[in-house]
Amino acid sequence: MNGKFDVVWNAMISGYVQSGFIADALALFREMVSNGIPLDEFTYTSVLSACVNGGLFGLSKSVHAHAIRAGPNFSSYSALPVNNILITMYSKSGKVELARKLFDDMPLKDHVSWNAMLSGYVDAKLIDDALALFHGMSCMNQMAWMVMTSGFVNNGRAEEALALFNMMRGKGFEPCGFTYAGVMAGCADLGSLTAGMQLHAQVTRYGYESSNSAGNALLTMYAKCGVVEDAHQVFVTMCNLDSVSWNAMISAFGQHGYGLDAINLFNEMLLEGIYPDRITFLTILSACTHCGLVDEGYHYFNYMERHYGITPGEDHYARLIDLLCRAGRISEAQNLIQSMPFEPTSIIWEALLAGSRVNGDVDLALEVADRLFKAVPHLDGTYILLSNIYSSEGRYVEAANVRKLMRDRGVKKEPGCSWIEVSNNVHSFLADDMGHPEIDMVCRVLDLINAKITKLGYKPNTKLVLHAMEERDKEYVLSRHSERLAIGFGLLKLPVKAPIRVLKNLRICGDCHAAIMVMSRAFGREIIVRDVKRFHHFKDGECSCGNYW
DNA sequence: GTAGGGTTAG
Repeated sequence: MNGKFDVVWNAMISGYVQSGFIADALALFREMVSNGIPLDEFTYTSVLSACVNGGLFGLSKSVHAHAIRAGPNFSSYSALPVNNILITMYSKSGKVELARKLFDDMPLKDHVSWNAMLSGYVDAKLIDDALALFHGMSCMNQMAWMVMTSGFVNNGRAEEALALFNMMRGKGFEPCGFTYAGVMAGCADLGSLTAGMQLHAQVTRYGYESSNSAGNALLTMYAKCGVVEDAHQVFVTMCNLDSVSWNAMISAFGQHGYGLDAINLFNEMLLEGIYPDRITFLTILSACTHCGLVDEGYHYFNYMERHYGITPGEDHYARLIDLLCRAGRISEAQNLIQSMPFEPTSIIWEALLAGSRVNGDVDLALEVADRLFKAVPHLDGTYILLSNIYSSEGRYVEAANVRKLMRDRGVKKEPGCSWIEVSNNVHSFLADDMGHPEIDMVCRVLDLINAKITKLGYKPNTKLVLHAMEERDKEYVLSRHSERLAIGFGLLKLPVKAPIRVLKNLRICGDCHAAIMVMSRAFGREIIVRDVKRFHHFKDGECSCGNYW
């Protein structure tokens, strides 16, 4: 066996790994071993990479052991790539501290080592450790900035991602398409349309046509900031639509309540010869749910398996159950749960519980809540929903008991928070929150708004207030919900005809929904609310969800 | 010929 020969083996293995043929790569490695072909650092690096890519961490340990036992004596230089992949191996198998130990002990490190360690921290959600490492990096490159910015975004720290992105530009680093994708996802999280549009201008100069990631993220940013038309504009101008682009656009239509557009786009996707995946069906089922298209939902649910061999997962079932419940077809939903090929878990029960609320079915709600209390005792949503169901039936004592149970178990309700962007600043409000510097003015505006919408026929739905208190106090509580504060602020600050875009971390409350419909008529304003589930476009006294959400 | 990355759904 001469030297040239093992080069060919190595090339074959790395070719397999790069094409995703993990098993073939490993088979070839075994053949090399049994034929006595000399193994070098390239062999081990490729094979270890195959194990890590395939999630075969146990095997990667044996390969590593083999390298130590039977491999060549690595110099610190030739050990470098092997150690680099081992950093990734340790972090991907959840052992970041071992990765760090190896990293610290390495006699020689290069930019790959630093970036691998950085990604390790980011994947483990140890963002502060990642940041500390990042600031200590001696060999900073574009990839490190990208990992750090998207790390912030994926851990709910989008503001810091945007700040880091600006710092990156200030230091003269040119962002790649992936980096743009990451920060644009951050703008989408924040609902910061202004920042998103500035990035759009930058990425146009850069040419997002060449990067599907940037284009897809741009599209999603517009959709999540409430401007579905601009999202569609991006969609039609992109040169290479991939399945992510189609999924994103279908999802955008669905979230905004345009179920039929979503379905039409899905059909167009099929005509273009793009293969739908499980996410496509998830988005199309969501689109049906948001519009109450029960028959269509059923159809797609059956269609995905029959025509595309995609077995519906728990998430697909949960969507269909949600859809059936909202349409009042509770018993069908229960039958569907019975027929599932796996045991129902909490997401299935959550869908059924939400459905029993829509239909005011207290007995069912109790039964389902009981299962959820056992399965996920710390999920705040169960307590809130159950308490809501009792309150709306006027059973305040039982509602209070549920909340006591919640307190006793130390479960905290996520506080409602709404935010709005005004002249490039994001202003956030909590319910009944006096923290904002201009809150007095906002409250006076809300009183005026209330007087006006009451004249136009708005009646507060005090059933939606959880606490037992005087009727007038309940009305007051409703009028100070976070979404109302944000809208009041918007009416006060934004130009006269400008649409008001508000974001909320929870679902919009039924009373606020009714109030905002009247507001949109009273002030001739378009009001767009993104809640945790979907968008509501209020215009001329109506909402795009058609009171169905 | 080697090692490190992103976008959709929730």
